[in-house]
Amino acid sequence: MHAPHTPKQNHLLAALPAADYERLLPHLEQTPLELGWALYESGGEQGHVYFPTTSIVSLLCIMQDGSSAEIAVVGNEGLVGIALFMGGESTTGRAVVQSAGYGYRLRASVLKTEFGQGGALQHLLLRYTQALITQMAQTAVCNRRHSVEQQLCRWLLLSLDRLSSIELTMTQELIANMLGVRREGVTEAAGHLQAAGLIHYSRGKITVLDRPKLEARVCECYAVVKRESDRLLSRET
Amino acid sequence: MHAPHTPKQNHLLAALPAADYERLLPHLEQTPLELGWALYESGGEQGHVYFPTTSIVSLLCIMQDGSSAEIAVVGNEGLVGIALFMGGESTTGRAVVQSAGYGYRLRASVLKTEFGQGGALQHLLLRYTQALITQMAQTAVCNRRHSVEQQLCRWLLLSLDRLSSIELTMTQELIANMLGVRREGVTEAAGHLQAAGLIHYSRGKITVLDRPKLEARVCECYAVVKRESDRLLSRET
DNA sequence: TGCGTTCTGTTCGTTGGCGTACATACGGCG
DNA sequence: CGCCGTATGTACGCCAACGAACAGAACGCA
Repeated sequence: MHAPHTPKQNHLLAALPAADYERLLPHLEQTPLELGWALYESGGEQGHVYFPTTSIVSLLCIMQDGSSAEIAVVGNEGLVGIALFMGGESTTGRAVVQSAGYGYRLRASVLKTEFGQGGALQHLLLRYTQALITQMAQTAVCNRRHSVEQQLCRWLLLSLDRLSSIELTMTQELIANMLGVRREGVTEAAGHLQAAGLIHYSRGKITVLDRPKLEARVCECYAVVKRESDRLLSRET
Repeated sequence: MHAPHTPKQNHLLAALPAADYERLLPHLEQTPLELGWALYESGGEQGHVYFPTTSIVSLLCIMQDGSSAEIAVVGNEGLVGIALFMGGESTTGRAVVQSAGYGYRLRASVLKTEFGQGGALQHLLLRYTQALITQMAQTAVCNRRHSVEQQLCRWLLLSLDRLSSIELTMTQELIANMLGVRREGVTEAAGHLQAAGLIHYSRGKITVLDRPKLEARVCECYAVVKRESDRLLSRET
């Protein structure tokens, strides 16, 4: 993994008009995001927002008994910390780095000021937030309706879309935590996929061998999220 | 059920500074919201936003096979149609009247103009949106982790909070649709609650007899949603 | 009063995922 | 090379929820 060269590897930053981008640039601070780091803790104050470039961050919901489930996943298409500009300051839940890499961060005060101007940045962030909402909604139904195997497919594809690689570094144990299922359930589902030649994995490295077949096996949830995300974020401004 | 007398029965409208409220008032149009009405269809254009006063609206996610699950519930504390000001114009999913009553509606263009001014209305709507996000996130975990009975308790309490009554008009069949479970599952869970003296129901009328005990039985999800909702919407502006 | 519809209650076999427990296998490190 | 920790595989019983099918019960209307 090599450091990114430019904030523009983040789609949101790339979509900003030149003027807005220039204004932000001096405040963008490249940061490594290491596996397992919690960018936000439940209820904690958030000093920065993060724009991932080569990393993936999971938004988790933590229960009293310590169990958790992933609500949404954020990569180079988005940003972590929407609560800052939504006005809540903090969120219930936690943001954890799921795949190590880099990102840029921005001080809360800078973001809020810029957001308050109501220009392109505001529109962009609100559209992104709506895409995130769609993802959360679909996660909720998927949790209720679909098998572990289908959810695993969805999760793999969503993660893949956010990296430029076909390989993920992720143990079954961690995937199980994200999906909120047992590790054994993931082992079994992953076993099926490997037997069918869709993926290969060993000790925390998962390689996707046949993405089309994976897409054939996934539940509709993946397509819904992707379509809506494309729709909302492809437009200008 | 009697018609509401004022838009101020909706908490969002009530929280607006006088000046903003006055500006909106001429455009607020009282509407009856009848049971089963779909305020929005999946992907459809949305001409209005709705501020419920004495009604409850469910946001549903519909699957290809026709099955559905509730993502969130909106009553007099909120508004239906956030996609309008978030910039997406449409949402995946459907908004259905779950409990008949009244509300006020506002033309999309008026709302967008006012929202674009960046004043109190904008802040308020964004904070509400964040509360909604919390509700959706919690619904996702609840779907994964909790029993039908716990979810039923949550659903009853959320609905109750949005009405001034202790009685709901709602068949078990409809509740099952909302929760995305079997009707029999609801029958069984409701049977328990009735046997324990927490509720009474017959043919589509549910009366809550012992709310404290209901709160003792519900999963943490209810409290999380309520706390966050109070936190975000109690503040001024 | 009787009939049909809608709502609720019950049953039975099936199953996906859970919790537990333990077995293997890989890879790094001394 | 051999050891140890982490990752993965497998097996067992259990239970909540499912799907389907049907029985009763309450209400509404003629």
